[in-house]
Amino acid sequence: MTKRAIVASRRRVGVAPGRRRRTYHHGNLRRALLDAALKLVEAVGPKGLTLRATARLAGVSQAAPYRHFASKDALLATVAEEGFKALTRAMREAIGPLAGNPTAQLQVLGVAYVGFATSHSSHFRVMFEVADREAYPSLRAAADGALVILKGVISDGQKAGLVRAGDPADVALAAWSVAHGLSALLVDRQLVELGQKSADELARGVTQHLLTGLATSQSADAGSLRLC
Amino acid sequence: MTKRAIVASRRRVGVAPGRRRRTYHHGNLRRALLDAALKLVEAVGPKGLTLRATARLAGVSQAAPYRHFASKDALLATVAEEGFKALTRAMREAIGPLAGNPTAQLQVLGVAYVGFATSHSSHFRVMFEVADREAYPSLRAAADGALVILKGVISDGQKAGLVRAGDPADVALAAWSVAHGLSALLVDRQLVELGQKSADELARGVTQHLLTGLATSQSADAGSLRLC
DNA sequence: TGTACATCAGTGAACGCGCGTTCACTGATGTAC
DNA sequence: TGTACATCAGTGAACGCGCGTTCACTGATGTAC
Repeated sequence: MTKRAIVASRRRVGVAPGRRRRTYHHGNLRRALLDAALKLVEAVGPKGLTLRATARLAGVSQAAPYRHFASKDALLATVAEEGFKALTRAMREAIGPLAGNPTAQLQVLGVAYVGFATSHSSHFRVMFEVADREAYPSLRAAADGALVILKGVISDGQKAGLVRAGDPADVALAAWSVAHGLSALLVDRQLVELGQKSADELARGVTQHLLTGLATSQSADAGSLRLC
Repeated sequence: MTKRAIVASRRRVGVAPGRRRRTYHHGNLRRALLDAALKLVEAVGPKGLTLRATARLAGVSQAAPYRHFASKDALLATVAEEGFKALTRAMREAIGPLAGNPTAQLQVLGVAYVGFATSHSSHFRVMFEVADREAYPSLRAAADGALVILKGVISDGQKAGLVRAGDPADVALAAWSVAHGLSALLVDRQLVELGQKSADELARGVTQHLLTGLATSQSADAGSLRLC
């Protein structure tokens, strides 16, 4: 292939028209691929995502991603890991202002979880669809981060006598189930008939019901109801 | 191709060895394809399922399924529909013996839901992954069936003063979220660390927490705790 | 400051593969007479 | 009861396609001297 032909072909393939790269190197292709993957999941779902389409959307050749990710699975695992880190951050930020009030913290955690799921639905869907989490230790660690926060708040609540006693893991499972269930139903669009309410309102209502169940009689009338 | 060659080739392709069909016609290929699809989902997940593999597992040629299903999606929609019908049946059977006791009914509904999800995980996964439910009206109807039962029990509970007042749909959403969340977490194997408990135990514990939240003070001490 | 050169981050082409679906066909079945 | 024939439910081959991944390559970058 002549030099002329190569240049012409590059022009043909191009990047997004009008945004042709000025340099041969991309600059931050790793980041661009992750973003492209998220956009694709949004458009066609996790099972419709292909590595070739991701490269295409990022404006590079189909082989380019292999400079940054060992395989398609590795790309997805990275997306999932970033998702868990963002979720953990969101949860941490939600409970920050409420230090010392575990009951309120528990509710905002639920709301934060559902909020993350609906506003980052591509992340959320990938997070729970990575085939083999054990193959990616840093993903595994990131996923644990969120659970650690939840368990901490619950055990704080128990120490303060505001949350039912019992294995924190059991109580955490109940809390996690509500938040995860509502999130999954919303993200999978199973709830079209409840359309008029915002995800936030739904989350507040649903977690409220659970919280009342988790509260001790001491806190039931005071703490848990304050937020609504 | 000569007749001899055709016969030889058919013998080569065969059905499962030793189980070669006696007749040219299968008998109940539709059923066999649905069962094969479930087995495949069990083995490789919904996104790994292919129509060709389904046909292979059922022992017929790759074109045969088209005598019974218009497309791969139609096959999956039928699997999902059967799943929703089985779930509805399980829910109906669970609440039957407890007629007149809506609080207990609410709990067994949650346990039945989680039980269905874990013991029919292939069905469950397909049920919530069919791309366009609206394209299959009978699937849509089957999916509504389960929700109708749940709403009925809730409104019974409200009439009897045993469940918090409010839009039954809101309360149903809370109940559905817990059951669905726990189911999704179990089916996606997010709960390896809680391994020693059975799905049943988990379901009872988790729904119990929610129920206490949904109960009125009238029922809180009596009805809802009786089952555990 | 200039330059040789190692390394990095892309490229286009190719590999082999399995997929969903369609087609013309044929063996099996059941029904009207 | 026997038979002609329409219909049903399979078959094997083929179509076109896009996929994940590998390869030898080359332009760009940065660093040692």
